[in-house]
Amino acid sequence: MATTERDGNKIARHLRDAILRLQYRPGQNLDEAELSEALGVSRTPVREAIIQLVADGLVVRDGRKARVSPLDLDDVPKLYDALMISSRMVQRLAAKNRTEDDLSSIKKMLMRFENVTEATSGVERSEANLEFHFAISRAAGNKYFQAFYDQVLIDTIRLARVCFSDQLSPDADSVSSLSAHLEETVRQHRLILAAIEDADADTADELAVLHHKLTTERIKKVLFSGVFDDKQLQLGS
Amino acid sequence: MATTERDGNKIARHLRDAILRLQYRPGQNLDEAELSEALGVSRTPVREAIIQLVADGLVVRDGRKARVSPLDLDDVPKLYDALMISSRMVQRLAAKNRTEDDLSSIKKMLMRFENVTEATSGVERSEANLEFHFAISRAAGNKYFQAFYDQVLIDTIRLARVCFSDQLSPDADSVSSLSAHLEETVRQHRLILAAIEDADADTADELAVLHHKLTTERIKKVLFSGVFDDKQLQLGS
DNA sequence: AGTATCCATATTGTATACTATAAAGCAAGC
DNA sequence: GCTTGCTTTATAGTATACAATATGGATACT
Repeated sequence: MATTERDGNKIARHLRDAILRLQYRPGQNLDEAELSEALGVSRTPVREAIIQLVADGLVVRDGRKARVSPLDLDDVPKLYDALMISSRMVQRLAAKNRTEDDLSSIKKMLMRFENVTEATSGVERSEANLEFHFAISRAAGNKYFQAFYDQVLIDTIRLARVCFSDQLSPDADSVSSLSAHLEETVRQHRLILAAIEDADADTADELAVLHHKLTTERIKKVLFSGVFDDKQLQLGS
Repeated sequence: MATTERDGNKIARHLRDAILRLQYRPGQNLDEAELSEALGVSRTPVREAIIQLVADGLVVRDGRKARVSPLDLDDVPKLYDALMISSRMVQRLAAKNRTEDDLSSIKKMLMRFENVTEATSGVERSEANLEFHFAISRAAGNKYFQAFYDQVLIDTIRLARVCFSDQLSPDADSVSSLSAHLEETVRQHRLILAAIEDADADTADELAVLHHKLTTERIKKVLFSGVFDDKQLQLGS
């Protein structure tokens, strides 16, 4: 898991980041020799990094070859099912089990997210967002739920990035909708932190449902916002 | 995960099995050179296998060294929390999503378990039991829940084996209690299969709760069955 | 005598050379 | 002309040699 082993080795971390940032696109073939040359190391550490990433689910083996794991459209509903359950469980547990250290870690990540909200790239924003939720995941204090949730979070972010990177040049409309979205995200993050701080598991649970809804609605909006609206064209008559 | 990648490489599978069978005890140091000699290969594949197992959670890194991951007593309640949730979710999903292939796979594993119920070693029995639940896990058709559940199942089995291997020579009483336990296990397995076959998610869910109870009660019985009972000794008077 | 530092050694991490295997292309036969 | 099998080539898998680092023991100094 991304957070279980706070990197371990440099090269695996680099590859993981590159994959999460879509610098290596889903489905792309990973050539060991090529990577080792690009990163200035021999094939051995590259191989070992790839093995780790396979276990993390970011890379799949396809015969002998290794490819960045594709985001299968069939898996999207399954991902959101898993997000719903895992986020509810983790936020519930976090409310019950969080230590003072956990709280300060969550607060720190919340502030970091708020600070990068304006004027930074989408990648930085989603990275900070991810760290906020990772912090909550750790606070749950249960490695099984943590591994589950972290995996789901990672794929959620990857999916989101694929969706948003495909809207080539965001128009004024989507920019304004983005700022509304970010405002609501920040608001919910604060409520989640408060619930966890108050050890209010039921509220933390309910907020997970709301946050899930926010996430999925946002994705839906992007996926179904074609350039044609209903009125502009009349086909076939 | 154990089931995600139907082994991948021989050496990792061997190590995984050995760890699950407690041939390598939790906490034991894993020396690369020693293992490579024992298995008749060079260090490279051994290293790669170890990396996989670290990702699977069966091995932990401790500085540079690799050790079979210890079963921390603090984690036991967390494990059973995770088992409760994951088994309920997976059996629910399996009832909804199972294909005909899934059903026949589950049936096959159920029969295999029933066939090894008598007259075989505990290791074989728990292996067959594990495969039955893995089959259900696959039937759920959601890789996130599957990975979650598989991980929990693996640690459940490891924990059970540690507990049962520590009762040196089972007496007549625990043998008869074992056969009663196995009978109930078989009965519940049949009911679970039936619920999944009938696409009855609610029943599958309830049966998961019952099965969880059966598992934890069994462990409790072993852990708290000291050789002294209440009446035999009177201390301090 | 106890502690600290340094050196020796054991073990992991990395590089490279070599081997095996799978995929692609070409040729031959059907 | 298409299919099938063989050969070639590229790439993954393995072995081994080498480098770096951590650990334990011994010696010297306080």
